Amino acid sequence: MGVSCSRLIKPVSAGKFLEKAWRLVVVVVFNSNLSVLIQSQRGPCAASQPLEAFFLSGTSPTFLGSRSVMSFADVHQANGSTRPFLRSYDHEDNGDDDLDEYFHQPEKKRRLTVDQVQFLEKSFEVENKLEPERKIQLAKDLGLQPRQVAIWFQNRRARWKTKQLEKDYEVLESSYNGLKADYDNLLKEKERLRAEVNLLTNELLLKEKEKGGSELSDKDAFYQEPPGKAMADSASEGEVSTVACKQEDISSDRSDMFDSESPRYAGGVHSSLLEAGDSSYVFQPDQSDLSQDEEDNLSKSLLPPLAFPKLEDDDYSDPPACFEDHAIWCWSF
DNA sequence: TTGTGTTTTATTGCCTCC
DNA sequence: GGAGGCAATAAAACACAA
Repeated sequence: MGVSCSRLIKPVSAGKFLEKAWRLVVVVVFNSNLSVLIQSQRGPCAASQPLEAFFLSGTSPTFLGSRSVMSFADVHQANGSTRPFLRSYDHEDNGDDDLDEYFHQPEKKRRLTVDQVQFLEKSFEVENKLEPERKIQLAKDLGLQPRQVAIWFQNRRARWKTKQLEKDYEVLESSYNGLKADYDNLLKEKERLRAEVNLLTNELLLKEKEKGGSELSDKDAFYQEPPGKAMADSASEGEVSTVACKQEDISSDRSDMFDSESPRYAGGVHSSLLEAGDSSYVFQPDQSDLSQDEEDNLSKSLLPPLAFPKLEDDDYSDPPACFEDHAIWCWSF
């Protein structure tokens, strides 16, 4: 077992010459009454392996082949032959320079047999890291180079990691889908409740109108009016204290105040706008109800600017800073 | 048979640890 | 500094449809 078979064997893809060379090899093998042995040594996975696998010695520095290869070597020795088969073939008995060149090509990679892979898989299940002693032992048991065992474990860890990532992704994806479904349901519920509030608000307003608009109290009137106009009117009439009181109410319940669908303002603000879900008009004075002079007066009055920024749904929780200023200003009266 | 995509084996270069 | 692990990659082996 002196000569490294990995140095002797040339890749099959080398061309037609290889085919010729391998035909020679096969002929010699058959002539050596080993054909039956070879057939018996071929594992299920070795059917597609080149015949070179059967000529590898156990001392190959780069690749030792499958277990069957080792068995073959053992049997070969048991048959009384102490010389590696290929060595006697190409280097001593055959002086073909082409063959010599052929067998000095780098080793081709070969797949492990099913048995080898199963053995490695079981070992991997026990422990996916490889201690040096274990590596040596596995290599011995499988008839492989320790480096091959190490490489197999390394690649196996990489595959395991990839699979694990895929599993983690699936878990996260299903979790995300569940959360998204919950979120969508909550959105629908929110819309349903909002529509219900609108409906109830309209019914309430209708009932109040039926009672008679003249019977509306100042307070009701205030809530029926856009706050800007209500405050402007009140201010112009010298009812500052009332405004301040209303403003106190406003500031104490500002989350409701900023809800465009709040029952308080649904009747005072353009209902069409509310229905359209546009909350930007909530605190804007109803310009259509003001003459040009009134508008001028309004702009020149002591009232702060009433052009509140447009509010989005997400803004309901916190009032804009200008509103805070406005509330403070009201209290300063 | 051949082209193509996937899997497996092996290499290389970098990094970490002792 | 050497050993070992890992990511990226090459390349052979394999599977399979056309």
